[in-house]
Amino acid sequence: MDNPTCSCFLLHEDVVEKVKKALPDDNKLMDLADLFKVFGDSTRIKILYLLSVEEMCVCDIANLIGLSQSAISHQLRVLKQAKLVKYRRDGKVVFYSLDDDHVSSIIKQGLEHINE
Amino acid sequence: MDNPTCSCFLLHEDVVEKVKKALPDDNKLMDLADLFKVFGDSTRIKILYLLSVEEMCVCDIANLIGLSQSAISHQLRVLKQAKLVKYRRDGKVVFYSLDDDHVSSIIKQGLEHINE
DNA sequence: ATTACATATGAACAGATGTTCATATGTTAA
DNA sequence: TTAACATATGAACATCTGTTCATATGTAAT
Repeated sequence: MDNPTCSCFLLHEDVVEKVKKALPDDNKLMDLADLFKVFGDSTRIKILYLLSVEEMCVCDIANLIGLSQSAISHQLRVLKQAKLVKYRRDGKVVFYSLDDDHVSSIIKQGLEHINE
Repeated sequence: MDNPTCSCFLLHEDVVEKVKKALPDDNKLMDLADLFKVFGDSTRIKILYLLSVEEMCVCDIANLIGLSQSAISHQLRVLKQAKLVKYRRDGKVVFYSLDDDHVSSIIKQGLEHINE
């Protein structure tokens, strides 16, 4: 057997070969999963949705969502690292906004799937 | 203060009111997060990508990805529950395929974001 | 400088998640 | 019916994740 972790035999070698060729390399798929992981939390999805309407500061986001400033800040950090949001500072206040057109578009596709 | 979990004050009430109106209700956003949660795992993303090329049986998927038959079966269950894949039985073998056009389209959008 | 406030960050803890292992179910062939 | 095999499922376990709490940083005003 090829793989010790797999308890079954290869059934359709031709299909597997064909699909294997069409598959992006592992790292790319890991990155892709990591991207969607960021979308896969209700707090972050809310933040992204809010920001698709208008830029907002941390404080207002926290109030609107009903979580602590700290929790929101932590999540904004995740969103920032994923390059989904950007920010600008205005005095003491930091305003966040979407960094990418894909964000709205991905959310939209997701909603279409939900609404079926 | 409105919310005991928020340690900061409302800064821009007008913006918050506007955004609050534009926001879908909580349940919908939860569902949306749950949907993306399904995409947010490398094993499941791989499975979805495989199936976007061609329908495959559990055994071949397990061999191709290099995980146990059990692990793949568990994940296919998750994908099934999210209505992202469907299956047909042919004798002992069960073939899975994508259930929805949105799947490929969401993955495509994600990849575009990655490739920037 | 000191105070006030908006935001960021580290540690810790509880709950969620993915894999494995063992085993059950379903189908075919002998 | 029995054996063989493809798939499904439940329990257990280790890891990952999101929130809170406490505190640090950054900025403006007094």
